[in-house]
Amino acid sequence: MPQLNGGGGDDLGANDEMISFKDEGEQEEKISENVSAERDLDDLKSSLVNESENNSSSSDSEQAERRPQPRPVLDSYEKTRDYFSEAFRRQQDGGFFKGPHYPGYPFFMIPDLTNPYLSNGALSPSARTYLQMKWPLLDVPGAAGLKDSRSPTPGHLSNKVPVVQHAHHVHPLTPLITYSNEHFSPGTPPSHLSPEILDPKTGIPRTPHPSELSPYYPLSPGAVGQIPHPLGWLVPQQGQHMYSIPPGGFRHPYPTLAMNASMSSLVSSRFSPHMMPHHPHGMHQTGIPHPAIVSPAIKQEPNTHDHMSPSMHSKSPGPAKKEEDKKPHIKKPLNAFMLYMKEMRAKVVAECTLKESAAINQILGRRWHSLSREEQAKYYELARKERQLHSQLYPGWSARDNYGKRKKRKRDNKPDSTPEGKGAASYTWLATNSF
DNA sequence: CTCCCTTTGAAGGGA
DNA sequence: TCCCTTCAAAGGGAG
Repeated sequence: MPQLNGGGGDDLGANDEMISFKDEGEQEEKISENVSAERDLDDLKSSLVNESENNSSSSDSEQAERRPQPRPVLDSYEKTRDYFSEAFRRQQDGGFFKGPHYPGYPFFMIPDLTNPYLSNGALSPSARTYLQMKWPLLDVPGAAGLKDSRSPTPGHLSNKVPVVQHAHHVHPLTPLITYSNEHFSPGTPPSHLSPEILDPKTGIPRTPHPSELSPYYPLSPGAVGQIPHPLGWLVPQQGQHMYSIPPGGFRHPYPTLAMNASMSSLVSSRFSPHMMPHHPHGMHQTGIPHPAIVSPAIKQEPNTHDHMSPSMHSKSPGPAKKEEDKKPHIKKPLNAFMLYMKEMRAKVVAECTLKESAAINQILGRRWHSLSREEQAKYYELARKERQLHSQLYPGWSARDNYGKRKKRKRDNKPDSTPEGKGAASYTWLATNSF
């Protein structure tokens, strides 16, 4: 990842990400120059898929801010800072995501009709393959000519199915609420921008189910407990924790920390029951574990193989194994995209009627790229704070600690990879055979 | 039951 | 410094 310390400092700690983001946009522009006629059809079709994915929308001004032109980094950072400061201010006012104060924070998006980046509808080849398999009626064209995962599209797809968004409101799902204390206040998307969700199977627009409504709405803490929470390690809804919580109860794994104000704010909203006297869910008051901690006994990671380090995986019973059992598994902090996925997954699932995470993640990946800088910056900031908090909670922890604790995964996206891998063939066959 | 798939980003290690 | 690998989440699919 290109490093460009362009003066952003570590205010957001996302310089590099932003840079990479910009590069992608430039790449898009380049590719868009080679747009072929056949791609019109391709895009038209893929736009159908997008309609089901892109629930979205945004104001014209917001659209204008979308990635077409790399903007000064500082500019976006300042805007982002404004977001956070505003979010924090409103949070202090006692409001949780109060109103649509942030038109620039639409998590619902439609393809930008003028922007080569957003307009492309960009289905990655594998996504096309998979989506085509999943939704044959969409007739997702092949990825011919697509080198980039985001195929360019002429910015004239005004023939897209009109995206009509219902005015919707508070969604029970309020992801990232765990970060609400000082992070962002997403605001409510303009009411006229509610997407008319396209049934991915039939291609027929359908009225959004209540569960498909935007999760980015004000939500009082008391309401949190009533609904599932995608980011809800804080919300003890069945299995919905940012990190797994031992079912048998909660230990108090946190070392005593000296935290600055910002950290304590974050921690108070997430980790410290002592600082959270009003937890609405009757969470065990004696200790909420850091979500990154997973008891080995109930570790959700399949761990039956001997990929663990010798110290962590001993076949001979004994003190070593006991130690291992006692040693909590500290997970990696989530990165920006993971946070985004956690937040958006439920919505995408609802819209697409898909549940396969592989497919959902492909969609989310595309949406991630379609986010504006400001929108992504929020997640980068969250991730940065997450890492910061993580490092404070576990000073000695290293990502290396978790190496080998998970089944080794082959990571070859090589085009010549044989379609041996079960679903791999399904996901990538077309992509690998299209060029 | 276990692993794979898929996504992006962070981090570690080797060259 | 660059490149590669692993892991983080998620849940259906497949063996």
